[in-house]
Amino acid sequence: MLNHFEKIAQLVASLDTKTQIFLSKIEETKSFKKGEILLNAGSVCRKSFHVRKGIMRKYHIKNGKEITTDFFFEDDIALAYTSYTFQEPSTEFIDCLTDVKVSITHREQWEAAKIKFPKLLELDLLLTEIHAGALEEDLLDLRTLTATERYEKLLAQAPELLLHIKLTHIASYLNISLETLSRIRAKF
Amino acid sequence: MLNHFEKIAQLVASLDTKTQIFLSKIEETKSFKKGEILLNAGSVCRKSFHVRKGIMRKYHIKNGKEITTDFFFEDDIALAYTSYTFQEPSTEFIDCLTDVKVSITHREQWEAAKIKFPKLLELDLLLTEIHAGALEEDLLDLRTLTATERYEKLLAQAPELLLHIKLTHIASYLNISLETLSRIRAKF
DNA sequence: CGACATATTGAGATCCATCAACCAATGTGG
DNA sequence: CCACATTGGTTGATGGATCTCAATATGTCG
Repeated sequence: MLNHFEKIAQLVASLDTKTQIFLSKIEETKSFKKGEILLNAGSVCRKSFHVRKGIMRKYHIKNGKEITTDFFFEDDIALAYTSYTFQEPSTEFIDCLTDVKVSITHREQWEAAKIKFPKLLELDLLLTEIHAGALEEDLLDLRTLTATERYEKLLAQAPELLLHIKLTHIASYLNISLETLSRIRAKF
Repeated sequence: MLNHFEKIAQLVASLDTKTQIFLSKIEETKSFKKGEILLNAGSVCRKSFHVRKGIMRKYHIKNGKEITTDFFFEDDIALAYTSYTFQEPSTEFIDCLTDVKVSITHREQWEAAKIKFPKLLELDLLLTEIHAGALEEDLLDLRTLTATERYEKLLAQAPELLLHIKLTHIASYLNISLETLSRIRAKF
């Protein structure tokens, strides 16, 4: 059984040269400074950001408080899923936690590419399936695990994340207050 | 802007007759009694159940306790998403809350149909996108709403659900204990 | 009418958020 | 290069939302 990463790699590898060239032509590489906001709540997410270097973050603001919903590292694709897919105003922000370099592809062009190269439709489906699978897991975790267990799971599955991201963001990602997270960590 | 239901309807309507006939040929209609389990945790979900009549439910069992993750009414398609998509052993059960009539399509045949009729690939993508969108919303609700607010939202968005499903299941769906839900309802 | 499933109500315990004070590290302007 | 502001994290005290356990009530159906 292939894991998800391998499945994507396999599908990407199976794209013919024409497709790959086309894709590289419609993307544009840009750099941003730490702290810059690449998507604001209220505006429609019309681009995907393929992270080449650095770390980005996606978050809501609810009652003046930030709720981090995702981190994006090298090779991840950052976008506000619902807004991008249904072209609705985003309820989320995307910003840079470090200086970043990203390859930007406009949704229109990606949609056009999908029609021209049907293999990309399969890729799109696969990526969406994996996204949905991850969401289901997150949802179950939130329903069944305690704050401590959620932290332990993150620690086990993505220890590198804890090295690069400040506790404030990790706490909000885990749906725990900063103080509680600090106490959880204190007891190792 | 079309809502999700309209988008699906539109896409389905755009399928040509051949495709529709093919689809109807690979599905098989069956009836089940209230209480029957159509998918057990541990087995791989190889079929989708298009509900024609009745109500079905999807749930986990965690520490001996049921956690309801979805209800399926007329016209809904019931399946254990992750298991179905990645053909892994399911962590979820699907059972019948009433006597039901369902149209069953085997995943293999659906996959074959997608290859034969590329329009179905688009339909599959659309359904997956909508599923992912719903999961993102659920996740945010769970993170930001109180028990009372989650109940109120359900009441506003799916009042009919409350008429047909017992509180025990609704409580577990909302991630609230039965007792707390009962108290929430007591204060109208 | 019993008998079993389902829902309500009460009392206490628990997890975790909030508020506030404090600390450590880093940066900055004079 | 010092004084102090800023940022990020820790620690303590308290309270609230919600769970758990247990008793009681209200079905519902053979």
